[in-house]
Amino acid sequence: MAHTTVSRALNDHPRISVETKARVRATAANLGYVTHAGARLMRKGSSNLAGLVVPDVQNEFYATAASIMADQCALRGLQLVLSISNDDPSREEQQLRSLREGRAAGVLIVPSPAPTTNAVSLLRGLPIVQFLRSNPKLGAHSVFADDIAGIHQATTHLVELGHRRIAFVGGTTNISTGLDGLNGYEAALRDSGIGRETGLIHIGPARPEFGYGALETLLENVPAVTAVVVASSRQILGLLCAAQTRGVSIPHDLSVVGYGDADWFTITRRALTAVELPICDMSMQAMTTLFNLLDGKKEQRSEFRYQTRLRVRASTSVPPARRRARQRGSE
Amino acid sequence: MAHTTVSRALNDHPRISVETKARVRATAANLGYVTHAGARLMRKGSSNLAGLVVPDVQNEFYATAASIMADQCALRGLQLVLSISNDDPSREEQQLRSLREGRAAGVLIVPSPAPTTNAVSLLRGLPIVQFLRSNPKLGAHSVFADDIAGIHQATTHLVELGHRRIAFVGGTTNISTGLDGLNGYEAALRDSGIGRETGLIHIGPARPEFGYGALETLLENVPAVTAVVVASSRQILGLLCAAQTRGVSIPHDLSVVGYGDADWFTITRRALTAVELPICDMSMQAMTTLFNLLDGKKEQRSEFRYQTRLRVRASTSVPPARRRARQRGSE
DNA sequence: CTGAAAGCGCTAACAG
DNA sequence: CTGTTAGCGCTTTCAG
Repeated sequence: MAHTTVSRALNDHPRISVETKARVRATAANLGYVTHAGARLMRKGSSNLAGLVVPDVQNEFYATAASIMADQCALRGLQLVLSISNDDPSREEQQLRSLREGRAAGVLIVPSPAPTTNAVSLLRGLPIVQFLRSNPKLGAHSVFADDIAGIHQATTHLVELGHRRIAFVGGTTNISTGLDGLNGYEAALRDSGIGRETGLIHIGPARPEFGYGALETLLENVPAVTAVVVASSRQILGLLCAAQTRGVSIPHDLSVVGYGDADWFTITRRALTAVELPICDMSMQAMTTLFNLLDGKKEQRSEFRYQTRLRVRASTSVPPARRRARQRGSE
Repeated sequence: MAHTTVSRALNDHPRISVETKARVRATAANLGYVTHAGARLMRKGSSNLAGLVVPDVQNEFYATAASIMADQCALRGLQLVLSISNDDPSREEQQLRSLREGRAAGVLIVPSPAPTTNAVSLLRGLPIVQFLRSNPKLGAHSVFADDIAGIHQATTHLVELGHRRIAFVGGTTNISTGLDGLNGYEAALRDSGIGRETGLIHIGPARPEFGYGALETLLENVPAVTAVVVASSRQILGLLCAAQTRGVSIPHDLSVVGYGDADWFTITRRALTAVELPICDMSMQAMTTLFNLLDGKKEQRSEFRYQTRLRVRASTSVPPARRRARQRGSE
């Protein structure tokens, strides 16, 4: 039997007899034969790989998205290759190169702060959807949340409770989400006629350690602070630890609003008031956009901006000063 | 210039002049040339891919491990391909097949409960390290925690506090960790001379929803229960939500011990008493074992079992009955 | 230091 | 329904 026949049998070619197929398959299984992806790729020119590049799988946000996306890919017969960039541009470039080398069909990416020029050109001509963060250099299609409005919402919530000295802890501003968050915060203060004050803004990497340090610095430099907006679920984890260590009672001494909705938000000491993102919808939309790109369908829209929703739980309340005033008032 | 020269230049072949290399590289970059991984693989016969197959990236345990492993691979010039099996044997088989098709250099796997026979044969002859769970059919090398001892520790801690009606919530017993956990729990009760009681054991998928339901059922069927050992960090999340919803106060009404150490364990309403696993060490060891296998070094040991450590925090205390007795005693 | 030629394993086009 | 042939893009001899 010619190797061609074998190939056809294995690929379920219509013009191969059922019994030949059966025989070939049995033998293949017996021999432990496995198709050579390299050879197939070389022949076909394109693969069924889709790449997903995220900064950090420990962030529940990306983990959830990855989970959903992997399921969707599986449904479509694509193999999702998950890469962790650590927000390191050179690693990101490396991952993208390797995706291109493997002739990936398309890429979903949460871009790092400053993609290398190589990374940019690597992406050229490839179906690509940016997720959560977006960088115009990388391509037109993106799915993200309205972070400006989201953080604005969070900040305004605190203002309405009576807070005037509201701190902001968030990601670096060379990432779109970081910048948008900061802008949303500043806009909200401006809209409420609250003047700027130094020492209230802490910008750094989306890691628990940074959140921890941020609260410590804050308490030291601006002890009068009564509330804080934390734009990253990783940072808030550290910040809450710090609060616990320092004996800062939430929301009694300090109101806290989070961003995103890690599933542990509800079972913290005081369930966290947070701005929720429709992560499920967003992930699905990202996949739909990518699939449409793969199918060559013209997307009418190239940007999908999702609105967030403030979920008030137990980590926010009126500030201490006002609370005292109220108590006096009620006496 | 011949394509051979180009290839050599790109691969930094020693017998190519420096200037030719420079020229070739410049042109390649200009043209946006990317090596064809398929062709290279076909020629070389082996790739620099390493596979990591985990059930669920939303589990912080696997997420942390994946993070560490990806870093280690990057250091060694390997590309880690992360696959999510969802504990679904057919998906697992699919992932393994695709890894073999890509001629992956080796595989790290948290095996599903019941790997298919195909999956087993797919793995034959491939350097493979089992992580956390282990199944003798899949291979000899494994890195895991002493789950029996770990859960034994957790259970004994509760017994020592005076609990007698201790429930167990854990993963299914067709997975080694699930079975070991249950065994550890039962052994601890036996060792303490505590008789078995029906309705205390809840076995199911490692998902928050299962933990949520487990507590509800438990409270309904065995209202006298005073403590619970939860063997999965995903399940405990749901269980804590249920406790909150049902107004069960921890540890006043119910003592809870967790397993693993998700980083949010310390900031729950009452910081969780939990059995910690040396996940960092374990991940590193798994990589070392895999690398040794890749280097053809004979491993002296093929199983690495790590000891756990009970970290007592605030979610456990003496049971209500005893507490009343003490209070009476001190009056 | 550079070039020519062969072949990795597969699939698609073209015969039979 | 099955076989023959060619060529995908690369690396590796072997010759210059």
